[in-house]
Amino acid sequence: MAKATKKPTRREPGRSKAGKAGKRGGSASRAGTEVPDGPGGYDGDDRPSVVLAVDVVLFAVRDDELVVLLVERGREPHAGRWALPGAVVEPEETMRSATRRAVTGRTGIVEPFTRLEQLAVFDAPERDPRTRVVSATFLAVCARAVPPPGGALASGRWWPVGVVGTDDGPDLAFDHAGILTAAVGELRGRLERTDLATALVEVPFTLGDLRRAYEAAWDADLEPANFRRKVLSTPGFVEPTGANRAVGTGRPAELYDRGGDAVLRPPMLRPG
Amino acid sequence: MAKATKKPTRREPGRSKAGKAGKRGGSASRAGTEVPDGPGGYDGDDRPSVVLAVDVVLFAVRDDELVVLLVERGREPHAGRWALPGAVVEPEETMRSATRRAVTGRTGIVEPFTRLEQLAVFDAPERDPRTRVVSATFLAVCARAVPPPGGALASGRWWPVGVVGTDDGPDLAFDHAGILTAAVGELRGRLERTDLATALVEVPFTLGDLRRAYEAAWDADLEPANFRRKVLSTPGFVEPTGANRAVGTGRPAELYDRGGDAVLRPPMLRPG
DNA sequence: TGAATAGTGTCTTTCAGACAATATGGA
DNA sequence: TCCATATTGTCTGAAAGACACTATTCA
Repeated sequence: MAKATKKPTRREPGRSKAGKAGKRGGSASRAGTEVPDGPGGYDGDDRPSVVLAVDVVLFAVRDDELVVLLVERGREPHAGRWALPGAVVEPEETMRSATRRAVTGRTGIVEPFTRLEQLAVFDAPERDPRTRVVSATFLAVCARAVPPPGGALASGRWWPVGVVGTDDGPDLAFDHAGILTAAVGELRGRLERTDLATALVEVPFTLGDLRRAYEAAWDADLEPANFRRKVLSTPGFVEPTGANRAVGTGRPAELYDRGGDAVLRPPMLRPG
Repeated sequence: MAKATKKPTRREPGRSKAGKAGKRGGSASRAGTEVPDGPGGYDGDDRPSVVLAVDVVLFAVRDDELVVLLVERGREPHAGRWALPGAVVEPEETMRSATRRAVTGRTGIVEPFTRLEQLAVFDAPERDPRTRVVSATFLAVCARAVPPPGGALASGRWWPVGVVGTDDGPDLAFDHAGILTAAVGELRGRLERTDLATALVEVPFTLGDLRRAYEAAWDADLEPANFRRKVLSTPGFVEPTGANRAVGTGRPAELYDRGGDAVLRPPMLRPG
């Protein structure tokens, strides 16, 4: 907070003119060392540069297993293989809108996810054999793997994450195996340090429900007593409802709602 | 690993035909509930959908202060304001290539950063008043704030992060204030759990150098003894060289190189 | 009553925070 | 010698891991 000068007003003489020269001269006019300005260096040419798509990695827990929603491809390339739900981002819409369309259009699920977070952008030039497609990927989580993506629109299916890459698992299209691997890693990491897990369970939930969601996603066992201590000592993680729920045998468990937007500091460490 | 069925081969009868109908009929043919397939749902129309740009948030430490590289805009909109270095992603290049061009083209720095990581995508429709520009942002780090982005191409400047948003700081163009805020938060978080800090110092470095980088980025004081213990107990964080360096007064310090790709588990917690 | 699950208490271990003590150079 | 920085050692407190114990329900 010391050596900042007061609002410089230098205007790089002679450069704004050079920047305009050659505009709308085609793709070559934008490349090279001349860096255009604007958000992301946009220089006023309104011709789009690439196809931007979104791919959604939608996770859920079903039967104490982490599952991911995939759709079977009906067309080449990679016909018969399984892909992440995706959609092209139209010029007028947001990426978020495109993600909703990608999932709902395939499965008919009205409320497709309880949480949606950015993951990473995949831009390898040859990832689609037809043309350049850059994919912004999203990590999504929903509390119910049912209703399964069935009905008339059914081309989607929940796959256990554990079988992907094995003989019992789906063949993934394009670079989606890499995207899924990255997504699983990010999911596991964000469970360590955020309250993302509350989006994996239906409200109201018990601490046992929440713990089993962690165990499914991490493929590890957690000590119920220590888990409880960590969750309840984190402000804003869960909100007690005061009610109880008895399910089958055993002592009825206290019920909780999702808290605010909690950050776990220090994080809940994954065993191993 | 249990209930996976063996390689289903269902082919969604009747849908591949519907999917082809109306193709190349313009933007409307891609929107709606019909979800195209391919990476990101690309449907074979080779017309780009948006302008994709990259913006680079390049950090360094100078005089024990965290600084960020900004460039002054010479043209409307936002002429005279400061912006992150950015560039449009051309159809044939990767985002990484575009980031290098964005920084080098403005400053002439040959090796502009020692590390480049994805940050987030900003896609608010009105973020650029001229047209739809979607920006993939990158968190970059370099070990030397010098050579300053000077010389004939100078339109860039290192600004202390602490003065941004104050009367002594720059006016930021577009939504770059929000991007910078997100970048600072991510930088601070990644310093907690990765070895990113080693990219902020020149090799070889002392543990004092590394600690001062943390202190600048976190705007906090760290206990040298505890810092040393944490760094040296993390496999792959730093690599001893065996050499020493005497600088000014005080006992000469041991010199280290950057280690592999370390993960801090549990993380080094930021004070406060 | 016994099985099953929820919740409490407590001992131990690990690790970070604080800080004293020692090491080693330059002024 | 004095000062500044690096490095080592040690004490303490917070929090996680392990696990025994109690609580409450249903079969």
